Amino acid sequence: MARPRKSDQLAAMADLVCDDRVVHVDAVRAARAALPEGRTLAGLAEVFAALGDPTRLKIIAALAQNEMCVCDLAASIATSESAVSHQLRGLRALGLVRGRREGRLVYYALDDAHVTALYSQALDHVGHRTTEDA
Amino acid sequence: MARPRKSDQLAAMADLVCDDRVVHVDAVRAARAALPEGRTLAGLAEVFAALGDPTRLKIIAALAQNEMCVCDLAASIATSESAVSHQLRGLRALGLVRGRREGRLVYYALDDAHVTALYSQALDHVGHRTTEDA
DNA sequence: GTCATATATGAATTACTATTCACGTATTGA
DNA sequence: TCAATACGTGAATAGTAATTCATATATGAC
Repeated sequence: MARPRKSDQLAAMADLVCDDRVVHVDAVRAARAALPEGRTLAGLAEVFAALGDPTRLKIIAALAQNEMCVCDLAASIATSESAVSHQLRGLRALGLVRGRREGRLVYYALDDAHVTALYSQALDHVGHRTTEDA
Repeated sequence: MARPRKSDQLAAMADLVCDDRVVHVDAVRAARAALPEGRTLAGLAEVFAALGDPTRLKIIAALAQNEMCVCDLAASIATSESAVSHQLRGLRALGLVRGRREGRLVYYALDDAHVTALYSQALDHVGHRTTEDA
């Protein structure tokens, strides 16, 4: 398991922890250099994961049209208000959505321009594929 | 539970199944009209979910630099080859990645330009936030 | 053919996550 | 103050999903 094969070439790289069975040293070095920092990567994954759920994606799609209160949002996407509220909490925590209270209603809106951009860009491309292979 | 409040105004809409407690009828109608079709929405969510996992995100980031064999990929992102192989299967199934065998090695590469675009766009924006509030 | 390497895969375990249900809080109006 | 409405939230359940371990397959060296 602690077999030193090409680790001599990698010895100079302090950040290359896993020297196990590397075939192309330069490719590995380049890949590791291109990996985003921990926090950045985690943030990226969180945003993508937030968009990676149908319910949340519907919420985003709905809010891309109008700001909406929770009960209308729930009706729009055919989901319980409780489930919507739970998801809104997550989206709020990520800064993707913001809520504004007006009397008894709380109006939610997208709070992040680049999420809209990501969404419409993805929609564009997936739209192509769906149209093509339908 | 079967309270008819504004359902008279909604009666004409065959696609509005959930007529439960709707406050803003027009907003709900617009939101529902903007919701992508089932397959499209599922496809969108799948792609986003694929990018929503740190391990897969690292794979994408690495492959955005070079095509790589599995063991180098595993070394690059400090994950077991088995785990990488499992994830590659999913990415392959989604058409995000393609593999090319050369002898004993299988070189993987990104197979979807728009995933690269999504990734770099998100990286761009998350990079901003990380730089700002560091 | 045998052996070693590189990758794939199945099963099991573990962890996470989305929804539901029940209840709590906040605001409005009588 | 009391009732009703809109939303938030904690606990529990159920479904999913990521990793590990063991093993299978495939290619090349000998």
